[in-house]
Amino acid sequence: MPPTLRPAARGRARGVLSLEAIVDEAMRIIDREGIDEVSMRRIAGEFDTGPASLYAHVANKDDLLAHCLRRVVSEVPMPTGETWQELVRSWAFGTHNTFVAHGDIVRLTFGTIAEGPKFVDIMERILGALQAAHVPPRVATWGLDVLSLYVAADAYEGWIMGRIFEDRSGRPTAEVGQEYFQQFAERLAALPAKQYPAMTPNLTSLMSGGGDERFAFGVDTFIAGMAAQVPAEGADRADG
Amino acid sequence: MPPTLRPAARGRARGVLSLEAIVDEAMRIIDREGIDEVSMRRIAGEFDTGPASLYAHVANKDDLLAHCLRRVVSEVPMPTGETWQELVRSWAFGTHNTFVAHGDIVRLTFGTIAEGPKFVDIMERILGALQAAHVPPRVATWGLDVLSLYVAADAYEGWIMGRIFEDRSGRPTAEVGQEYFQQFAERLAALPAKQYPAMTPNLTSLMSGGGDERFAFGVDTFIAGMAAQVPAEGADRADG
DNA sequence: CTTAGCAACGAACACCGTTCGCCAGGACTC
DNA sequence: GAGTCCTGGCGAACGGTGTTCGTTGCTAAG
Repeated sequence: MPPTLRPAARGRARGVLSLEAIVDEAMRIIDREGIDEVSMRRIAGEFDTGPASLYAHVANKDDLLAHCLRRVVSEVPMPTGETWQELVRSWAFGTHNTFVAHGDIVRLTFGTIAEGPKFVDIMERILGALQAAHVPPRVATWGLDVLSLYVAADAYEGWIMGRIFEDRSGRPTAEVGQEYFQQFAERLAALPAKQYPAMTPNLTSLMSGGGDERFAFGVDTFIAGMAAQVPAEGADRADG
Repeated sequence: MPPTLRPAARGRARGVLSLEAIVDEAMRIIDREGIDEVSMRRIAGEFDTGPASLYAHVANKDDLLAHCLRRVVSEVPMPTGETWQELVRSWAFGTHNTFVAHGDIVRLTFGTIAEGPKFVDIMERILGALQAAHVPPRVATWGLDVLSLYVAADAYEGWIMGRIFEDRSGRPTAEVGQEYFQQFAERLAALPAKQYPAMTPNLTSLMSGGGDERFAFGVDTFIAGMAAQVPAEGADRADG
């Protein structure tokens, strides 16, 4: 039997093929390089086989990525806090942190309705607090929907920015980022101050702050906007 | 000369090759089918030639798409309104409408810092109004940044949703969308009301409203949050 | 012992973005 | 007028992609 090697000894240098192992490998690539670097051939290569072998465990690439997304979503921690504001804030940060830790997988959340038992539990917890604080149901549900969209957008943008910065060979990411923005600042500073009286004095604040600070600002501002739509205490119902 | 056809008569059935014509064709595909359907071969095919011909006018595919994005960004209208709130709202809607009209090109805005003379003019207009209304510079600049991220995220999500719905063969998009969400509503309604006392009564508002309504809610809520950070009139400076 | 089912997988299909090298024609120089 | 350079056009090819087909070999059930 010269052509066929001993079957049991062939391949699988790095473990046996299974759905979990495939998702593991895909997550490893996503975490370090992003979704676009995931290919069926590359994953299969890690198991010393061809891409066709994966299709016994996964319907197609989208299905594989959906499995990855489900795993990440299940990692989002239960938020903590006393007030509904703290709870919503904690949830936004927890979700943000979870996605930021997993490359650009967050981009798969666009157009996806979150599910899973753990997610439902988290929603129950937050909606309960909002309801108890007399936040109108529409403000509560739509507010969480909007906020989740913002969280995803910021996490995605952050990943793209980070990739641009680290491409500039070596150097600390924050430093390269600062330099990157400086280019835009200079181009804006070159504008005639007479023609742009409002723009130029705002340049410093326009460029100030890191990504995390700006994200916190967005979350807090939106929560403040929700709070502004809560009817004044004791004024909503005359009888009670 | 049997193999070589008359050079002048060959090809170009649909116009002569130029940067503008290539971008036109790419935009046509993006508007109707989305970025992923744009390929160098397909565009070249519309001009009865091969993909290599495009590289005389465009550095690569990313460059081509960047040209498309620039064109769309330049279509964003100057916002109108009396108060800064109206102005910001008008800008958010104008930007949203513009991107929604051009497929999923909005996804290219993530990680991109907007530029162009027209964009700077718009920023000048809005920042001027915010400054005149004593909105703190940080709230003004970061607020617009956050809002633009939300606008992009909502436009992108809307495109993905629309594509899912229209895939369901014929039928009006809105109807299919309602049915799509109904599936989730039913799954949530099946939860034990005892274990999820906050979730179940919120189901109707969770599922209510169309995309435009929810987008308007998000914008208005965020503007309210910005307004909450404006110091009370006459209280910011004792001397003045 | 036979047979059914299934994971494994080599080969191929139809694409993709990009590069190479050649060609034709216009413009400019001598 | 002849020669040279430049540039847009473009056929062919390279190395990649996701997916499918048809076959193999193993294992468990009958």
